[in-house]
Amino acid sequence: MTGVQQPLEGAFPRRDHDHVRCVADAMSDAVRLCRARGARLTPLRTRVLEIVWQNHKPLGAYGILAVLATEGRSSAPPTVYRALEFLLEQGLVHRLSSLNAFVGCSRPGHAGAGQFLICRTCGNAAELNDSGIERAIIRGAASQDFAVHGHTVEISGVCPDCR
Amino acid sequence: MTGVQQPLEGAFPRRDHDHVRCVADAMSDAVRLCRARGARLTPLRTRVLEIVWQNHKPLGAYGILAVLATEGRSSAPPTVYRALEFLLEQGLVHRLSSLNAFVGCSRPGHAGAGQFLICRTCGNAAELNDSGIERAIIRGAASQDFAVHGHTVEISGVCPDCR
DNA sequence: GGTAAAATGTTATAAAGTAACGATTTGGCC
DNA sequence: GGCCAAATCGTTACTTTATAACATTTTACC
Repeated sequence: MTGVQQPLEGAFPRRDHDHVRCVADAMSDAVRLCRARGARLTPLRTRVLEIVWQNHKPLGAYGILAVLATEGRSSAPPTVYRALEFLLEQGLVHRLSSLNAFVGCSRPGHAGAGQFLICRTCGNAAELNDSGIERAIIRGAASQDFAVHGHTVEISGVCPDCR
Repeated sequence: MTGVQQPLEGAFPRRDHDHVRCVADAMSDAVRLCRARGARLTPLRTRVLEIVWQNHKPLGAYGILAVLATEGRSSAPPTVYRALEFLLEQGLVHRLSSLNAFVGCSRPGHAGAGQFLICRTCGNAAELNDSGIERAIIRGAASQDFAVHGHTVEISGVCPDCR
């Protein structure tokens, strides 16, 4: 019943996956989602989202800033943090608090949710949306009479490609 | 089988619990554990551990520093961070990365483990050692062929007293 | 095309964490 | 006791991460 979840969708990004397509899909999802919500995906926000998606390694705000700086955009920390705030609200990126860094969201629109697998060798991160983990958390919390609003689950280890 | 876990031990700290005893127990556990390991629980480290245990609200390194400052100890950030590093290694405190703060460990000696319930109303945090959650995480990771080394689980919500 | 709201630019600063090195204390050994 | 090496702690300076406050520009809408 809770055997294999997300047969492909949630899989750890392989070294040889089609990343161009990966980004393109994420961007078109973002456009569609923002259009549907009437949220304004401006050029700056679009660019920040692209930068976050450049690879699957969580990227710090100052790393994003450094990329923007090479592109002639005059920018300072608030520029990036504001764009990230928007993207977080829209569920287009996630913040990994164990790394102080950001990754693209593989299931756009679901702000705050998800669990993350972080490879300590290659640095890549993958999002898991495992209902078994969700349920275990809700259940564990309930056993303490605690009402769950949200959770941060960041799992460190070694990814398939790095084993 | 995975019904109620830690009937009392892991329970969220109640407003009316005997906190003096709570701290005293934690301190004597720490002394015992360090003695057994030959680890040096110095006066400074002892004091930092006490400060972290002053209540069940996660406390930032600079908060600890502020307390030390009122006590005449000349101190700077490294003083606190080094003491915390020792306490983390010994499994006497935990770091909550979603808060950049530290809490006492309710099961001394188990460094790195555990899940945390954090009340968004009163700010208290409780440690859970739920084998169901552990298993769900290992299983979810395994489904992606990912080898787990450690995890950060921080659950935000409302505690029993605050409901 | 004028206006209010949203987004972005800019400056300054807060908060969290670490590097490097010197001084002091501690535990073991003679 | 007295000496030495290692561990601990003090101190200064700095890096990284994040936000406050306010000016300017852009956008949507009438």
